[in-house]
Amino acid sequence: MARQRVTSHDVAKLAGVSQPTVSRVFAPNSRVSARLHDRVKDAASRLGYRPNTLARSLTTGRSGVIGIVLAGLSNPFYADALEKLSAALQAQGYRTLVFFSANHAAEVDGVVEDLIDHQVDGIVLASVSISNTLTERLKTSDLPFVLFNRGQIDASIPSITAQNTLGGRIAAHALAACGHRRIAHFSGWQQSLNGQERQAGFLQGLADLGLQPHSLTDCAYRPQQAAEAARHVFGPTAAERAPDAVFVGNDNMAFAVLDVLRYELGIDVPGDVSVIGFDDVPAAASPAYALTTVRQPTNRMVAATVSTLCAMIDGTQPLHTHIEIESTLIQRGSARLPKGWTVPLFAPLAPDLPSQERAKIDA
Amino acid sequence: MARQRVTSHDVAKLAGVSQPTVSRVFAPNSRVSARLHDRVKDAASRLGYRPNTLARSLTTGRSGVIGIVLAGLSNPFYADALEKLSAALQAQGYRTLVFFSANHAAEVDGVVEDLIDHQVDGIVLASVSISNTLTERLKTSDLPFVLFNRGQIDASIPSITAQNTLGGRIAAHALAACGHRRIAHFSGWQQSLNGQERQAGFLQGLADLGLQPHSLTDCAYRPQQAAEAARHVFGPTAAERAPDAVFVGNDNMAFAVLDVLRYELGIDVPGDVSVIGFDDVPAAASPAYALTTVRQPTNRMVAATVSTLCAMIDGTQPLHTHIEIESTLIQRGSARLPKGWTVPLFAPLAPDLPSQERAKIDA
DNA sequence: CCGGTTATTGAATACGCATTCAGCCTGTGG
DNA sequence: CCACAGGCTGAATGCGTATTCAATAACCGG
Repeated sequence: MARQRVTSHDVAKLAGVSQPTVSRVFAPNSRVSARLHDRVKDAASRLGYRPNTLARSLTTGRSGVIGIVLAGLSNPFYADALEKLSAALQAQGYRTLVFFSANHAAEVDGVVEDLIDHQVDGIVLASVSISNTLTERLKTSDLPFVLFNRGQIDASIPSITAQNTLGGRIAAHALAACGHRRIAHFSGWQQSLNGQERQAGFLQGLADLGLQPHSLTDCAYRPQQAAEAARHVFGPTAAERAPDAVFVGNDNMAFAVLDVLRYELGIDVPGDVSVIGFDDVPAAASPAYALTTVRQPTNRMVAATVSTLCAMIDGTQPLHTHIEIESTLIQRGSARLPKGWTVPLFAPLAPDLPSQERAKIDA
Repeated sequence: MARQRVTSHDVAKLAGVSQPTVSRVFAPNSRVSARLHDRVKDAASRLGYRPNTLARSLTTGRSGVIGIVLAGLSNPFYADALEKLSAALQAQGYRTLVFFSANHAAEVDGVVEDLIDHQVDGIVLASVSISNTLTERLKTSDLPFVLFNRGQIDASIPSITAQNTLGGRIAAHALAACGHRRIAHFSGWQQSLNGQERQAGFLQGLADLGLQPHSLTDCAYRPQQAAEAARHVFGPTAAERAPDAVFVGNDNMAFAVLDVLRYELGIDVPGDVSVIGFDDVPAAASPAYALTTVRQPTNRMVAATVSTLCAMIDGTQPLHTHIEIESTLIQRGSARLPKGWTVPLFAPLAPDLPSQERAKIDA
């Protein structure tokens, strides 16, 4: 391998200077006389020299790369988020090392260890399981990291999410405003705080209006499970007792539900049944789905994630450990909302459930 | 930064051995007595030692990371491909540094330089512009790289694609078999070989049957442009002269076309018009689209990419420089194919157009 | 024209690990 | 009991760059 043969020494020799001088020419905040600067630059370009990032990282202790770990890209929300995260980090001068990891705590732990071995300057954990031991390790290793779209009970862990609880509450009010009274919830993974909060908000919203949920089904963010739930709850055997509306834990599952409702069961949406999702993925805007949904503002979540992470890397303690970005309802065609209906102003929610309550849910 | 303080020296001191012994314990093919091995392992785990990948890479010259550069993830085909590529590379012991780069040659060049600076062991270029200078640089730098889903005239550059030409030809035959005679093509980017080949195959297929295309529109793989083309070609002003079928350069654009046809123009698909796409993205299987399309087998393309790249890294010259993975037609509901219709056996195509022809197209 | 700053520059060293090489120990056959 | 082969181990060194630190050169006002 004759690759990358030319080093700062070679350039130094050709330019008739010392190696540190070459190093300084390529470092941002170093003063070198204009004469030597030019000579070095000239020699460097003649030799095709480029600094070896690895060697630089070894001495500086900063690698300039951020690790991103996510469960997968089958949910377009994460494809979008990854692209935007990567772009935002690139704009800050960081490169991104991307790992995919199944939602098992053990595997995530291994991946994070691997990331640490690579001396990443920071980590973004996007919606994956995170074990307590890992949390501890991360906290004590003082390696900057932030949870993206993944809440955490421990308030000292920086995380960026949408207003999940509020979003669930909005969905409940919206479906009730359609005139529905038998409202089901195909929830996100109930082992994740996101899923818990959306469901809790949904129940809260129903309770605001003195309603009970028709049913709650944990679909674990898996479209297949959501489709199955739809067949079960709306299928012929359910008939009389079927709900007339459903709030689905995310858009990706909602698409599967719509497919089953419309094309397997012949149910008219929104004529017979209203459906509301969560995320506002690009496909939700397609007239083929026209999904009414609660938007997670990806851009703002990404911006908050990057700025939080950068602040941590720079040693600045982030002002807020947990940031919730505003959730809003996007009205489209899958829920028969009255013309001109708007989300009511809610009395502010208690910022947190009692901690024992939380601990119970978490366990 | 107290992070990653513990080095092999620390472990060596605690275990009462030399630093090289520690290094050997963590190297795969080194002989160390069982006694010292255990003592070192014990000391390492007590200190929480993990080898510094950067330092290791610096001495060995191999970083164990592969760079992947792609244009974006808005086309689910690439989201899927990225996830699978990353998984396959991870299985081979590689990590993935992911870059997004606009389809401008200059930006791609910069990104690749950046990748080289990071001492990546190989590069996967996924469907992005690649300048001639970059090609030369890559070839002379003897850094292993392969083009994924991106053909190249220069046969000495390893690339993995689907059978684009054949796929286009199949699409033409299929639409003709539906009884259509006024068949349009909303093509992929005609500056890319993929787009050129699909179109060339399409024209070839029509020519097989003595047909002429209704029209050819370069939509550059952008759904918005495809939607615009659909409005233009099928819109009210076109009326009489509108086509009765269209082959779209990829699924992502085909979805946009279907949306316009069905929901803007009220055209029945496949009743009035048949549509065939290319890729077989997951959403194509959704009944909301039920898109008949030419499948690019992502799994096989990924496998071929990874094995080619690994062979190059190991110094083995890959057997084939250009690999074309089989394309097949997936029949669904967007084209009214006769029951039981199957793709005819074609006389084998000339493997390549005459080189002048190619050069002309490329220019 | 000189003492004292300040701006540049080069020599030396460190970063953390892998590898070459020489020395050691053990074991074996003669 | 000796010579020798072979397996382990440690001292030394290198990977390519950044960062002290001391030395030199340039520069300023007095």
